[in-house]
Amino acid sequence: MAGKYQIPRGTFDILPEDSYKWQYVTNVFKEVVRTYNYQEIITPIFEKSEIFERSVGESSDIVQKEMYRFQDKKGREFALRPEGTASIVRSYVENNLGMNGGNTKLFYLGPMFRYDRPQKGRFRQFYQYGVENIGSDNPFIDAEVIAIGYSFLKKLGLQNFELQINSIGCANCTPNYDKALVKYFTPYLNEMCSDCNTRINKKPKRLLDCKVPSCKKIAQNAPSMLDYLDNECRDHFAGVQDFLKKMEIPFTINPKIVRGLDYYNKTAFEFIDNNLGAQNTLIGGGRYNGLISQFGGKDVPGTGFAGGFERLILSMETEELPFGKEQLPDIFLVTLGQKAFNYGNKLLLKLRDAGICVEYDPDKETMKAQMKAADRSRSRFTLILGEDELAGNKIILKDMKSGAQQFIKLEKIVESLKKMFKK
RNA sequence: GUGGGUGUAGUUCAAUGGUAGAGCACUGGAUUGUGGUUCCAGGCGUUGUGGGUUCGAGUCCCAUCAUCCACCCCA
Repeated sequence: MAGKYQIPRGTFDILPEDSYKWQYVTNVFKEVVRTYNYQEIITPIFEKSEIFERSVGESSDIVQKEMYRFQDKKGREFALRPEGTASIVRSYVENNLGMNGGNTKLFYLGPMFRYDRPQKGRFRQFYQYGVENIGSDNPFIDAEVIAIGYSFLKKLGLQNFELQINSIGCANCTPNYDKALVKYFTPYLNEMCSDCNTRINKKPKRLLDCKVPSCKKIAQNAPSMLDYLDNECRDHFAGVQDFLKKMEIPFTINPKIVRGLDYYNKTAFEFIDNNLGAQNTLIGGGRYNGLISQFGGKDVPGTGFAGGFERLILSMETEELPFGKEQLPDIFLVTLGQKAFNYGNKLLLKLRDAGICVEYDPDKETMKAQMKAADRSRSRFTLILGEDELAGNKIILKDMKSGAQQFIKLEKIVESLKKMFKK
């Protein structure tokens, strides 16, 4: 079983028995995003390392210990993308995507890479879908981006998820809040974990997120970011909530949501599925107003989200949701004898050209073996062509469910099957 | 990076330190050209890998790799 040649740790093959699920989910995502008039953008899966260092944040865990870094032959520093937004902002600036006026509305799909310890819902290569809306600071856009995520999850049939939103402020209001947090936590430091102790001076907000029970208890009564927002951020957050209410999208405010990527400000949100285990964030996103200018573009605001397909599919499986229709063959062709086999070759091509999915197994010779194969293929019908039929210029069409069979004239078979399957 | 569980046939799992087995799946057969049900037949697999203890290791010990769950982090 576990032989010499093994797939890299934390990666997985998507086998035929599962790949249709991935196809279904990506198709639904594309459909939903189309209704919001978002266009696809496809960027490379590796970039200069500094693209991620600058955007995601030098001190973030993603950059510090989770990036797949490598040098090319000329010693240039690259990294496999750990997330999608950085590349898109880079491309936005590099290609002047904002030149047409209005908002730039983009979506993307593809693999991301993080050197993490694998776990339920967490992999080293994982597949994300996401959207970015660049060009507006209007809280309506925050709400609309959230609405895309909501529409998507709903369209898949998911029920057990919850939307949590927060405002994490901006460069103007966070310093005051950080100061208040330091002041609040300092007296408790000897009761808190070592991580919290080291983080208090770098990113005091992270103490809110700590899951160590004793820390959690202390964090419960910590001052809330929402009380430290400046007027602009407060109004903006109120606006987002107002639009969400108008759109009738249910949400709860969770002041403890902290995005791990440095570029976020103002709105932060997560769609969470509590039945998922420890990795329960289905979609995470928020606003990133300073990011575009950081890449040398104009000071244009942006907002977006990303989600992982693995968790999405896990969620759907636990809710026992369907992944579209199964793809089964329309026809299994059975031939008996050399002449029928010869004719069958011609027929196969004709039927397939007509858009009909036909299965055939040239390694099975007896009627029995071919019928067995037909049964296993789960095709709806079987065509049986033997010497007798060929001589009579006809073919047998058998309904595999009812067992009923009928003769059809050979020259009419393609046409009548075409009609039958509406192709 | 840390902790705990697991690793035996394609798969799901057995095997008080003493010859490695079963269900399912798979292939063939049960007289002429019809599948699903039933019956019969067909399995030597470096017991993940490398060491060690022992007369003897799938079983005990160590290491390593992989996997699962959690911490952490996040999608």
